[in-house]
Amino acid sequence: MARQLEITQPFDLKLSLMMGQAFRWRPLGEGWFSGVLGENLVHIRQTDDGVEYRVGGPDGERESTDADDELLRRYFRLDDDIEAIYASIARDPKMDTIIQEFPGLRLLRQDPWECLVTYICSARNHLDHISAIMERIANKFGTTVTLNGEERRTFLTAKQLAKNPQPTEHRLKEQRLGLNRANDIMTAAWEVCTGELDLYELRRQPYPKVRRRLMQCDGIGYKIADCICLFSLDQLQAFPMDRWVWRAVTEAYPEWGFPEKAEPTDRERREVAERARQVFGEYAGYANQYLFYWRRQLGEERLSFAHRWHGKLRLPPGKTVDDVRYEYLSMKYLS
DNA sequence: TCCCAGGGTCCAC
DNA sequence: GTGGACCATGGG
Repeated sequence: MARQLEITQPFDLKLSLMMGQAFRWRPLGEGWFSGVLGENLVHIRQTDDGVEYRVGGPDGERESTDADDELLRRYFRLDDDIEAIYASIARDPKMDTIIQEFPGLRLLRQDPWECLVTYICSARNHLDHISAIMERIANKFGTTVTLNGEERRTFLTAKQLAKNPQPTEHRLKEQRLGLNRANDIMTAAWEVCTGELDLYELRRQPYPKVRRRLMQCDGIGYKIADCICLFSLDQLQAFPMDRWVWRAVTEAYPEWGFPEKAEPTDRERREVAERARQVFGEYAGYANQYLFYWRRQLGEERLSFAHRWHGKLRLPPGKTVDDVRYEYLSMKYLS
C-alpha cells in the first residue's frame, strides 16, 4: 500500500532528486523514483497534494508508518520554512526570476557519510559518472533491499571499511573511482570510526568551523567541504563554488566584478562565496543550488542552439551561437 | 586526439 | 596566504 504524505509548500520532487545534489535516485516510470535512504528502499512520486511512497527492506515491502513520514520530512527538509527562504534569497531580483521559473527546488538533507564519500568522488567528474560510481560501490558492499520487484543495495558504511581495511580497500579501488580517492575514503572511514571525525556533531557547530574540520580530510578542499556542509550538515550558508556556479555568477552578475574566464582561482572562489552570502543572506546555499541548476539548463540550451546550427536552421547573418544564446537569455532571464 | 567534468595538492614566492 | 603547475579518469 502506498502511503500519502501531504505537503503544503512549493515542492518539485523530480527537480530536487535529479538536479545533481543526490546521486542514487532512479526514475521508475509513471512519475515514480527509486532511492535508498539508510536501510530503506523508497519508491516515491509526486501527487496533487504531496507525495505517495512505499518502503522496502531486506524482506521486501513493509508497512509504512509515522516514522517513515518523519524520515521523508527530514530528508526533504520540510522543516525549512521554504516560503521565507525563497523570499529571503529573492531580495535579489534575478534570483526572484529564477525561482519563479523553477519553483519547488528543495535542498535534501543527505546522510553525512554517504555525502562525504560521494563528493570526494565528485572532483573533476561528470554527474552521470558520479552516479555510476556510487551505484557500483553500493552493489559491491551493500546489503540487499527489495520493493515491488526491484532489488537494490544499501550504501557502504564507514564501519565496514575500517573493520577489514586491506580487502575492502582493494575492492573499493576496483569500483573505478580514481587512484587516490579510495585512500582518502579509507582514511575518512577510520577517523569516523575512532570518533576523531564526528559528522553528526558537526551539524551543531558553526559553519566556518565545520568547513575547516572537513578540509583537514584528505581529498576535501574548499568546494567539496562546502558541498558536504550544504547537502548533509545543515549549513545553509555554504556556497559550493564549482565551474557552473562560477559561470552563472560571472555571466549573470557582471556587476560583482569577476572576470568571465574558464576557472576561478581559490581566492576568487572564496570572494564569490563571501559576496553571495552578502547578497543572498543566511540561506545563500539555496541560491547556490538555483544558480547551479539554472546555469546547467542554459548549457543545454546552448547545445540545442548548436544542434540547430548544424541542422536546418540558420543563424542570423553575422551572429554566432553565443550571440543568439545571450540574446535569448537576456530576454528570458536578465531583463 | 582533444576536450570536458559539482577540484585537490604541492611547491615556490 | 597566494598563484601556478601538476595530477586524475572515464566518456564523448
